[in-house]
Amino acid sequence: MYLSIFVILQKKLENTPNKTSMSKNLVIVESPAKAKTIEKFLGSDYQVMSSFGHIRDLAEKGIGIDFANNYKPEYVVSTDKKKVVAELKKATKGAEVIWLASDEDREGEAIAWHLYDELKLKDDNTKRIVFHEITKDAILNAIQNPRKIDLNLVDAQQARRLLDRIVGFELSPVLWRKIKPSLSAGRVQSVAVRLIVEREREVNKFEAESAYKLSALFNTTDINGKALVLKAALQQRFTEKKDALAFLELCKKAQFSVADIVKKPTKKSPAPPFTTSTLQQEAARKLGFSVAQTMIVAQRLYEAGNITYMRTDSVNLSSLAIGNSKTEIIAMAGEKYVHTRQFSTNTKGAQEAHEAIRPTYMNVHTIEATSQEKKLYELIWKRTIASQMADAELEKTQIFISISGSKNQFVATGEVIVFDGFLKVYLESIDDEGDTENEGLLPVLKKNEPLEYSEIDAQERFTQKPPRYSEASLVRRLEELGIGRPSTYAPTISTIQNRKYVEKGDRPADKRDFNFIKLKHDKITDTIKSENTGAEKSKLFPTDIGGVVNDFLLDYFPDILNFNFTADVEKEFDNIAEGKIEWTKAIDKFYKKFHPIVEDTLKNSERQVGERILGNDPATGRQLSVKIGKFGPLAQIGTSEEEEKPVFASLQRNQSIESITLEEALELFKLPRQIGDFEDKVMTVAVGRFGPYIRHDGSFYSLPSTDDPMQVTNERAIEIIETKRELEKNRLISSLGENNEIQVLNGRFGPYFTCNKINYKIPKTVEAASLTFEQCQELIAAQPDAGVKKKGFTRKAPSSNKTKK
DNA sequence: CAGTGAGCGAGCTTCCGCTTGACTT
Repeated sequence: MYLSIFVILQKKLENTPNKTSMSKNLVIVESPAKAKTIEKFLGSDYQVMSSFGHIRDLAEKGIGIDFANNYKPEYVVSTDKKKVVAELKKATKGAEVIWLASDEDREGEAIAWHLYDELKLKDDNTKRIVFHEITKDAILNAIQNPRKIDLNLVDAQQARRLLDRIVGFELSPVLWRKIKPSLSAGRVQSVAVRLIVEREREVNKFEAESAYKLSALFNTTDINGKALVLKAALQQRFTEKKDALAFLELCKKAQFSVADIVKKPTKKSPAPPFTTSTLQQEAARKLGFSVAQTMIVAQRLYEAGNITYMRTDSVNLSSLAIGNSKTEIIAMAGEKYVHTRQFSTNTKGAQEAHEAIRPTYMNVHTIEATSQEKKLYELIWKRTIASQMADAELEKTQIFISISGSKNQFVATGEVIVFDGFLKVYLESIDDEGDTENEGLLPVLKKNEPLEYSEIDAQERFTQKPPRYSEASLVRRLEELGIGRPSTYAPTISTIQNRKYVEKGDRPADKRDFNFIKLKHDKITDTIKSENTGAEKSKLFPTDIGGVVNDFLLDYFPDILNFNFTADVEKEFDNIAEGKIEWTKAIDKFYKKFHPIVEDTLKNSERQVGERILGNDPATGRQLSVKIGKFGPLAQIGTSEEEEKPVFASLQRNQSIESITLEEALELFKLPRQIGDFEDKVMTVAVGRFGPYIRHDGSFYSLPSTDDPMQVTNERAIEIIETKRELEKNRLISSLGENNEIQVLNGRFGPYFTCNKINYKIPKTVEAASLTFEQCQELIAAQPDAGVKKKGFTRKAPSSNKTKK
């Protein structure tokens, strides 16, 4: 028996303190991991518990606001917080002093106030404290300097909360009525969708322009007399081919010489330590993580005590962290590599309740964990260390090469690192790297030295279309606009995908021809080459629904969709926080303007289907149009007004009502298509809900994505049918148990077994064919989670208890 | 799994921002 059962040791983050006697002091923080750390600093007189974030929120049923009663909010303890609140309440009974230690920002202040209110705390023994770093000094210092709850700041949070509720819960029903049920709109998500829709249209509208780029290779020698090729580019580009040709003609007879050599020292400085958003971007670029994946891995690192809190907008490091970084850098590279810095945040609306994301202990360079955790940890370690290291010093050299008979010059550029500084450890990646060239060392040359070309070419280059957003670059853009918070970037991206406004996907490269003209040995050759260009991987594309919802909202609610809306209301929230205006007045001002537009839109706007008329069907002369139907985008020949019923066809997955052409739409009506007989039964190709398929004798056979349903031949269809039959035949490996209750099968991801309709994994170390009934039983016992749907990084699922069957 | 393209129509859907789990047949 080689089976070993892995027991997953789950980290217990529960709230019940392991003390028998009540402590005199009760400290409440937001996060259980934080509570654990702080408890160690404070000694036995203090019991530290966690609120697990907000404990109450506006009622979920209805809008949760009493409009008739000066916007009185109806707060309800969230179902998943009932237990936490009960435990906290019990703990407050025995405590002499209650310390509310939630974060020092708008949301944290509100958490403190909700606790105060819900736990019915008393003014005389409740103290509000804050600290920015989890160190003994910072915490003891906080205890020495308690204050009262800042009610103005709480009011600013209430205004934020109600505004979001009003916008979300009044706009969404408009969409249900005018477009489709279950859709949603909100201050953050709708702007995110807008960014993606507008970028897609820019891409579709984009027309590449070309110009001729000239580059030359010159024969030179290095210091030791060894042959070395010098690569240089012409400063000017030619838009016309004839000009490029004329220039090469001129080069044939020209004399080249070194006109000037310019050396310039330059510097590179390290990037600041990670915030949530920059961590998401770098993990995507360097490790290929999705935004949600980064957050899940970071959460585990945080819970294990490896890193500081992972939801932060601050680039600030504690003095302790800076000091420890310095020690590490000296040990690793020496004193001259140290350059400590305190970075400051310039992000709009940043609240800086935490430190930057950094390793808890700078002397831990790497950790033993899963490979993902290890990689992310090392990334964080390097970025933090590098941020406290010296600038890199570079020397940039440009060699200008004159051409007799022309005012133009070739320029060779080289860059050498004089002192590597922080580059020893870390270099930030950039998105969408263009053509980088002429790096590295240049030969030693003298001014006026003649040069001889070995070849010169003129290559047609095209301007690049704007890049589509990736998850991470969308987060960066939202952060720039001050929209959303570190805790919501990942959920927002999930929401707009769950609503089917946006899809993550790939696009293959297009093949493009370009002119390539070469001058060598005084001979000019003119050829056409081709390149692959514009491939996209894991980018965000708007769906038709996304486009229609966006256009509708933009039409009727331009203020909400405005990129500055959040920034503007934030100013208002700041005024509330400073006590300059009452929060209900601010909400009233907004509501009085907003609500009538909602009413008006409900009454006066048309139902939105995104209809586009493409032209007429040449066969019948009837109108051909595309629109969004109940089951997604469709093409339709004829209209419902005509006596003859319209004919419908669904659009393919990669087609969109915005860009489909008349010709492409006409193709759709050629399916279903009979392609011949097999075993005396007819074979039909069609496209269904799950993509293209072949139907034969009552069975369905999916078409691989490499096959075009319009092109599939009789022979190819038979091949597809036979491959599937073969697979089916080999699917069953063995049947186990007296009544065959367990079946070992070959699946898409390798062998697995199924029992009572639940599928179970088979460890890689076990030969599937030799599995016994008993072994399977053990595996079932070891996989209690099998069959349970894995939860992604999404917003709370619609409360399923209410609609219990 | 793979047709559909409509309104006798119940009752439902939805926001953003804090934080981590998960009652048992």
